[in-house]
Formats: sequence, C-alpha cells, structure tokens
Amino acid sequence: MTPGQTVAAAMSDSLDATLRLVRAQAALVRRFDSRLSGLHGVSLTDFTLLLRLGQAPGGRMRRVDLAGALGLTASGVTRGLAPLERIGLVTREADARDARVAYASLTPTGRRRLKEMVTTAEETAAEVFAPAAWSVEDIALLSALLTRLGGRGLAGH
Amino acid sequence: MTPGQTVAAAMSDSLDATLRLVRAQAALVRRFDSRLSGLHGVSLTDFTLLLRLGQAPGGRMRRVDLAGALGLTASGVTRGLAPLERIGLVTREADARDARVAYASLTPTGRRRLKEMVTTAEETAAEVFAPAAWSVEDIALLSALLTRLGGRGLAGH
DNA sequence: CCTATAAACTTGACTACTCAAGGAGATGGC
DNA sequence: GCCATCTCCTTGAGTAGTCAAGTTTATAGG
Repeated sequence: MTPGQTVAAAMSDSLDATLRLVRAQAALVRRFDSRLSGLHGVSLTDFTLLLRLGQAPGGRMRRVDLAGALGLTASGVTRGLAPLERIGLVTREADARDARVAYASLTPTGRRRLKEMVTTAEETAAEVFAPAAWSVEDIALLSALLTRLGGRGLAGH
Repeated sequence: MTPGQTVAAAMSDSLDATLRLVRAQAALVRRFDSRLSGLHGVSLTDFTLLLRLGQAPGGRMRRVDLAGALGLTASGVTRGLAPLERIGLVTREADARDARVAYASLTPTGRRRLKEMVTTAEETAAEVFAPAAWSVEDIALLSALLTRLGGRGLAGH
C-alpha cells in the first residue's frame, strides 16, 4: 500500500503520544489566545500569570516563585509582566525585608478583569471539551494522566 | 485555610485540564529539544518536520501540505526548512507540472540521520513514559484522548 | 487571448520566549 | 567588619514562530 520507501512509518506508542500532545497543545493555545485576546486583550500566558497571582494569598507573589509555578524562566516573567503593569492589571511591590525582591501584585482592576477572563477561559474550555464528546470522567482521566507527566502543577520543587 | 481573598481558587475541570496540558507540553518539548539538539543538532520541530517527510511516499512533500500536516503556517515551514537544507538533510525540488510548488525532499543523508533521530526520540519517549509509572494501556489511553482534542494528526483537512 | 481570481511560496516586521551576563542586595565564615 | 558567595531580578542578543504583504504561476470565464 505504501509505495516508495517510507522511513519510520511506524514509531513507538510513547513517541506517538508525545507528538500528539504537542500537536494538541498548539491547537489549544491558538484557540485560547484568540478568544482571550479578542475579548480581553491578553494572551493565554498573560492569563495564566494573572490566574496564578489570583490564587496566591493576597494576590501577590515573588517573581521567582511565579516563574517556578508556571514553568517559565525569571526573565520570561519579567517580560510577561511588563505589559500587564502598563495596562494596570498588576503592580510591582517591594519587600520590606529584602530589597532584592519585587512582588507582582494584582490590582483591584486586575482582580476584576481576571474574573471576567476566567469566565471566558472556562467557556472556551467547555467548548473544547464539549459534553457530546467528553464525559466528566474522560476529562478527569486526561487531567490525571497529564499530571503524571511532569508539569509540576502548583507545588514548589 | 486560605487567608486573604483568592480570586478563582477553584476553576472548572476542563480549564484545569487545559492548563495541565500546556504545562506538560512545555516540559516535554524542553526535554526532547535538549536531547535531540545535543545528539543531532536539531530541535523537536526540526525532527517532526523530517519525520513527516520520512513518512511521505518518496520522502517528499509540498511545503503547504507539510504545513497542514504539522499545524504550522507556510512561512513557519519555509523558515524551519532553511537550516535543514543548509546542513544537507533536505533539498528543494521543483514540480514538473506546477512551477509554484517547491517540494521538500529528504536527502539520503537526511534519511540516515532521521533514523538515528527516531531512535533518540523513542528512547526519550520511553524515559518519559517509564514502565514504572506508565502501562501500555495508559499510554494508549492518553493518545486516544489527545487525538480527540483537535490535533488533526496526519490526515488533510 | 486576456483578465480576474486563487494558490504556493517567501519576506519583513513583530512577539514571545530562551540563555548568558551583570547589578544589587543578602548572608555566612572568620 | 569584610569578603566570597548566593539569590533576585533585569537586560542584550538570539531563536522560533506568527501575520500581512508581495511575487510568481496556474486556472477559469468570457
């Protein structure tokens, strides 16, 4: 059925799963990016930054911790936060004890806007995991499998 | 248990799954990139480009089709292929019938190197999905769930 | 044949990261 | 008290993609 020589027509199931994961992620990111940026002017990365801040007590975190929690580098956080500060969703706060640290802190506006973004993001997620194709158990299962896959989740190392 | 007001402490399971997927992918990509670039001097994207070519009859494809198959834009393919041409893994071939199309075609060297890369990638995937934590069924299940998630796989539109 | 539209590809300008280097402040040994 | 070392953060340079615009060639209508 396959004419010509096809190198690597078959590959291991693990590799196949990896490639599918990468592909699925690209599609998801595109979808969320376009929805979030259309309605709120932020990217998915911006949203996860804000969301993580929103989950922290007081709505504020050190930039290093933010980086660790999101799987970005420190410089990625610096660069990602800059526009969010410019548009007033986040402010920079100093630490009284340690002058090196610069907290990122959600502003009241940031909090309010974040709530709206969460709604949008949940709607988008609900479309992606439409009940027609996805049962609650499927989603939980996928989540569980992905958790095993290294994305450290929320805990520190 | 949570002091201070934490916006969006809870979120829908679908959104949670999405965020985990993004996180898992970032970790996977980093791992594959570092292995592949260390041993073969190519990124994961380069590898998927080559792999897809290797699966095509004759080891060649039109650039548009390559883009479609991998979820990239046409310009992404142009840019990704350029270095692979420079290092002699891929060549550009014209179509006798249609002067607009430029096939990307695996060179004999490309074919040989690809086989080695596949080995590396499968080893890496085997480490990630280590038998201690992952059964064959788990992997198949993950693959199946991911396939449902839009990453068009191999078929055209 | 000629013109309009569409397809395949490339290019320029931009965004979002990365890594490596560096500044500024904290900390611990002695 | 001072120096070495470590941590937090920023910055410059580079990479990998995007989108929009432009070129070239094909195709279809009249």
